[in-house]
Amino acid sequence: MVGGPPWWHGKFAGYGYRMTVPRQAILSTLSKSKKHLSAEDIYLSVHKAYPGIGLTTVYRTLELLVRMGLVFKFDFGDGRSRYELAEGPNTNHHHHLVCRGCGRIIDYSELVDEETKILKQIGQTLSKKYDFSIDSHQIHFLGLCNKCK
Amino acid sequence: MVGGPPWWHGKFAGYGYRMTVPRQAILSTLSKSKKHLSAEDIYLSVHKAYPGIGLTTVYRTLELLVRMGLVFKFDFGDGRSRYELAEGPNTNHHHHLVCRGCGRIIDYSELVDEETKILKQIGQTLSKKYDFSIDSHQIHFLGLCNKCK
DNA sequence: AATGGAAGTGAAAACCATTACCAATAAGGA
DNA sequence: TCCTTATTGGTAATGGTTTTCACTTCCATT
Repeated sequence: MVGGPPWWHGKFAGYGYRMTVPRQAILSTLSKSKKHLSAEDIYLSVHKAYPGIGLTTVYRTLELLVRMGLVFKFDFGDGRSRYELAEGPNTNHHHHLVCRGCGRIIDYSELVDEETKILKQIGQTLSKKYDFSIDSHQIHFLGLCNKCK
Repeated sequence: MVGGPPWWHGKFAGYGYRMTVPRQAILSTLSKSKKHLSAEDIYLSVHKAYPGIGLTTVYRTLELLVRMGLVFKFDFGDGRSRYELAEGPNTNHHHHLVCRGCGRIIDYSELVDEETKILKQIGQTLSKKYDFSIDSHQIHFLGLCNKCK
């Protein structure tokens, strides 16, 4: 289920962290989904394969992964956080349209390169001016989807 | 304290809503602050001038104002929502740098026009493609501030 | 192989921002 | 002023997330 040592093993060793079964299982779940999983989603998925893994560990691991930069954490306003793998073979850089009516999230990858080019420039300027080291950015478009307007 | 009928009175009538003392007080507090106030911040401020106003009303009113488009709601990852007046004499369009270490928020207005120009174009494209009506956007740069890196 | 300390884990309880409920109140047109 | 109905405030509930703490696992060192 967890499979052989994937590409992220090195990162853990580098940070001085241990690679454990729960961590592998959580990363595996994240890498297999293209959705924006909540902590509970991940818990249910992981718990099915490894009933011993508890919800607390899921939260703790997600926090660790976010700190390491392996996972992005989002908040779309529905009262729970969402998590996505930051990089890897199955990921593609995208941003989000957030429907304020039903909470639906639409990913888009179109024009993201263009956005990123501009934002990288702006980021550099801001980074110097505010002495702030930027490691990622998020863009949300808010509005109403076809069903809600 | 609340003052004469400000510019937003018309909007309320237009939507068929009543203009009440709590609503005026909350809008007044928001219009006097340039910070990202939490519901509790607003409650404390409003409650000082009008001890009768309850926390529930603050939440309800903020939700209403967000729906009306008068107020923006943000989530910077510290477990509570933040609110800012969307438009008005004292507001200026800006985005945010979010420190993942201490949670500090830095507003920036530099280059926002440039950003907005690009995002407006992209928004139009996405709007058509996904049949999604966009009414605002948010940009967060995530990283570490000078004290945390 | 045994040991010891540190990192990691799970269950349950605590936390705390937000929401639901409901009786009482106030806004605004008739 | 009266009447209808939106609005309000206190309290209790909700539910995602964090804390606590005893226990387990890992791993470098004997």
